[in-house]
Amino acid sequence: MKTEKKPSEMELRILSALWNHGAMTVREVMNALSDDKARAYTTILSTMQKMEKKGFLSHESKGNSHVYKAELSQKKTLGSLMKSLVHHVFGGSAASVVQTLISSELNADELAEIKELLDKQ
Amino acid sequence: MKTEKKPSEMELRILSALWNHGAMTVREVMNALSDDKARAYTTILSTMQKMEKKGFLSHESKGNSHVYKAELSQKKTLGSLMKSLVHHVFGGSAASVVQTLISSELNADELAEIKELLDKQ
DNA sequence: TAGTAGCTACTATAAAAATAGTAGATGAAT
DNA sequence: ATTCATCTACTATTTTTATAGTAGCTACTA
Repeated sequence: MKTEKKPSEMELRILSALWNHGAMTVREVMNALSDDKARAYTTILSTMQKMEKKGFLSHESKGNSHVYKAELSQKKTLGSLMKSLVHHVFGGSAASVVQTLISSELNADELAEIKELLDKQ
Repeated sequence: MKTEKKPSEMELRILSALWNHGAMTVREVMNALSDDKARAYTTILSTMQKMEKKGFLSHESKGNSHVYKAELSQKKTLGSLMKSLVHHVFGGSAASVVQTLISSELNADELAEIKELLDKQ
């Protein structure tokens, strides 16, 4: 069994972009990133190359560029992220994560959407 | 305005312990941490001393030991943590955070608790 | 065909995070 | 009073993260 290293913040962002848009080139990922700050193209490139070494990504060539895709499952990865967060940071209470979301993050639509989610359970 | 640095993973765990238990000594924090792995006493000590330099913690003496308390607001800190997570990792959707919680984390009681939370909104 | 734009590979470097040893102070206990 | 446990201060060290430059390839373009 592999050691199941967990992605860093930037790595998560990149994975997230790939999960949401599907396979992309480095340039596309760079543009897809919610840009809180400017980063050099080679910064993203290096990061993604390291991620590939860790097995987080894989690529195939298309023309002279590489198209990367995520090798980690979104569900599993975000699942363990949340699990760790709940346990180590939110005192074991998933409800308090939701509470935090409610008080810092939600508009009426989102609230309704979440209620629906829960009713389906 | 201060630069509002964000706590690292370990720092969040320590803050979380202090928020939940109130002010504690280094030893107490060390014992309070959900121990996924063993860490030397001085590891926690150094981390907390650095946190104090950053303004995350403060202490006062009690006997010959220091009692630390969190200087960051739990609500604000966890609020921005979740906000950043939602935006950068969950594609802007708080609902998908909840979805992830539901599918990876929740038992019936928690589910009920969350429903109640939402109904109160 | 010479130039340019865009891409990867390779190599650095700086900064932050995580970890922990050692020395020296203090107070309790024999 | 000497020993022992415990604490902080100070100092490293290692690892990881984030960042980006440079060189060299390829393909289009004037």
